[in-house]
Amino acid sequence: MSKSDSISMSVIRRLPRYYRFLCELDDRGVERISSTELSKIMNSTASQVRQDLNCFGGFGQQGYGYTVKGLRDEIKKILGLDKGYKAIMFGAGNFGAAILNYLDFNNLGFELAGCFDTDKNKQGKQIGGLTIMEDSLLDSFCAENKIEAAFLCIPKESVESILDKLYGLGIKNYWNFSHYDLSSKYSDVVVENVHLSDSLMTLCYRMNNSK
Amino acid sequence: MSKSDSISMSVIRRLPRYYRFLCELDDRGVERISSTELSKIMNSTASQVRQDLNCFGGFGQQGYGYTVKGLRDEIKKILGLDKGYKAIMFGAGNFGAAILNYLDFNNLGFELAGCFDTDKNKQGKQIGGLTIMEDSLLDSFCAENKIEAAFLCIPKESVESILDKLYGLGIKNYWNFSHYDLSSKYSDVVVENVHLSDSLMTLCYRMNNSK
DNA sequence: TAAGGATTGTTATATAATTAACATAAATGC
DNA sequence: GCATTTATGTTAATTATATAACAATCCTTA
Repeated sequence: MSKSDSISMSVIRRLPRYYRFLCELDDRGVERISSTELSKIMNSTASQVRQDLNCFGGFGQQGYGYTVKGLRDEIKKILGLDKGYKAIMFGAGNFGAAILNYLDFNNLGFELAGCFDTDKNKQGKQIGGLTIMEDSLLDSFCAENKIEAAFLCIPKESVESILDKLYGLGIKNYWNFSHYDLSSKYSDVVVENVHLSDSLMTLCYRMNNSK
Repeated sequence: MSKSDSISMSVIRRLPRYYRFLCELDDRGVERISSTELSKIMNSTASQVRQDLNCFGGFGQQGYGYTVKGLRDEIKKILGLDKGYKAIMFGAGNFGAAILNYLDFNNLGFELAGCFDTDKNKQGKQIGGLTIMEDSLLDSFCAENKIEAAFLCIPKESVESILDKLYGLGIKNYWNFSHYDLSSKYSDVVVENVHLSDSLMTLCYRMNNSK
């Protein structure tokens, strides 16, 4: 499917942005776009746009450019956004609940099938259309629903034990908001980390060193 | 203060992680560490650790390594975490409220001084020790409190008008959770973006292309 | 349908980032 | 207090990433 087997993370991390901008262009009724125009939106160069896209195939046409719809659909397929990977949320505190309400998982490649929390006070409550379940149901639920990914919105201290459980159930893909380093424990997992505090400290640095 | 004026973003983005791990080491009572040991924790190389640190100064000692406390404090200073930059949160929906409860801003370089929302139903309510204010108070509040940064947790559609207002009040540093590209409108702003959906799409790609 | 213009895909070049090498200096142990 | 070990700071080499150049190709239009 892909031209090469080793796409760099630099390229991969740009794909969602291409996708988002192409969706916007399509919404605005734009039908075709050149690498130069796209590079302006992306804040990069026409060269980079063409290099990026050509990692996956020749989606454009000389003398014309790219069709917005066509390119958007190709990138959607490359990202796998149509796969609807079944996922669970673990941790329904402030943060987990907010994310659950905030994001449209179905358009981001996932189907959020269930939500768990160890806190007895939260169990049974509803968030984002899901009932928070107690963790004793984890095994059966994951097996029955063929869960492939977990979103971890739990405090650092509880990550290790929960990871052990989830990994034992065969879940190897994680969206991780804690500061626990999942991949150091299990090397064959796919982990996408979101470290908000790192991001904020980076802002602090940049303020501290600007002008 | 720094050895060079142009530290690459690659280096800068690693600083918060160094800082976090050094804090942990100190908590565990570890007093000294070598670049090799630190590189294992950081999942990088000893070379990179030494290169990174030497962007800012020679903090180590040959034959000994680095003192954990000392290095931690140096990085804290480099990041500016002791500055307590005054900031406001704009948007107190699910997401803004969660972040407000979730993070300890004082240890991340900021002092969260106020919280605003255009939604009349939210105004007056308390979150994370702050009273949500109506946006008519924005001007006077920012001026009186010398606000230097804003955290934007608002939907994309409302970003532009709010950005105009905040920029007009002299605020040039933003932690941005929306998909609006702030820097394309005002080139002299410092923007740190957090795009959760991009992160999730990246996870999707990696699941789609692993093994 | 033929000529000119536009824009790609791809190869070559330049820049940036990471890793390796090593000389130097401090700590440790005998 | 001397030899050995350790581990830094720094320079060199390598690898990765981004940009530039350009020939090939397709669109446009007259």
